[in-house]
Amino acid sequence: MQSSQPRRPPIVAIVGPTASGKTALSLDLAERLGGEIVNTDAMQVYRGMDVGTAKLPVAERRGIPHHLLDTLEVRDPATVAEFQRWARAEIAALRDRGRTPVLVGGSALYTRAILDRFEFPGTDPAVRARLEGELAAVGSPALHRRLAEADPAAAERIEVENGRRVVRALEVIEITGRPFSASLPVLEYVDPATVQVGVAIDRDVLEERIRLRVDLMFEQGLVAEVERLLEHGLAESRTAAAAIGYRQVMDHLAGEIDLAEAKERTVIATRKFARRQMAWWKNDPRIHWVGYDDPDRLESALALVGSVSA
RNA sequence: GGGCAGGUAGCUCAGUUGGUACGAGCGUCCGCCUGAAAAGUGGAAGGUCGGCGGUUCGACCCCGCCCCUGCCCA
Repeated sequence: MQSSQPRRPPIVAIVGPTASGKTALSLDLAERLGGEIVNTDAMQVYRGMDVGTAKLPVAERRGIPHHLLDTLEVRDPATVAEFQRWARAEIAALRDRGRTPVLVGGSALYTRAILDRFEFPGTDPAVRARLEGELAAVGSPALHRRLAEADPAAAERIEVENGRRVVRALEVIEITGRPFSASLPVLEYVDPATVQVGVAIDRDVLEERIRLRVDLMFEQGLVAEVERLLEHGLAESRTAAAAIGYRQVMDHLAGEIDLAEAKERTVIATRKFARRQMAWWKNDPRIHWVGYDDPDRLESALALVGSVSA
């Protein structure tokens, strides 16, 4: 399948909840399109976080290059804005070489930030630190009241108890001198030659697969992986330490819960995560859904890609 | 066989000197989401208060019997 005309390849993104089978489809697509994989998962960027993030082992990558995996150490903080820059640069580089970027990952915000017209207003560590200190000292409602004066519209849309968002809104207002847009940007691709393929799966099937996957992770040594990462500062990290599975295992290693409980909580947390993911995709009418077990899903996806690149 | 403690939302547990269960956390369902996003956060639905009988104008709360669970004694 070689296209003779040197046209710029489209951008392909596979979305869908954890454990729905995105990975397999992405490999098939990359093979057929002459593409390479670009990770869009917020936790798979961490080196050493492998079994708990269901990172595809190198041996199973069919020789297809994978990008944006293992780019951070566990103690490094991760941010959407930074990831957006990396991913866009990677995508541009691939397309310049005539390779089709196939994005795969479960982080909805990351994917949107990459694909859509989506700009982050910047940040200031000092301001942020100060506001977070205030949040801890005064509480979210107090800061929210301040936000209501500075930016009524933002305060209107941000919940009083959501300290995280209140702080960020105040930070943006302070460093830019402008109001904080508390709502998501309109759905608009940066490049029209973009296709999103969603893997659809029934809720009950998904829950069963999640349970099996979590069981497998523990069998494959998730606990040992966490112990190893703790030596590299996992506990001190703000982002990596919050990863599902890792958090629960750390609680177990700290003696707070037994192993069975850690596993059960991991299953529950993963299930909730899947629901939150679906809430994002559901609101994006541009996604073309294919059934997780549809034998024609690859052909369907290829047809979709063909329709935008043609 | 006897004694003690307990049986209240799917789970763990609050609660009322008898007057319509104010329940809470977790889970579940629905939603929000611009630099922590596998994060953060809002809302909703769930209970004939173990069973039967009695006392009472009225019982989940009082009395009796029974069933179940845990602990102790024999």
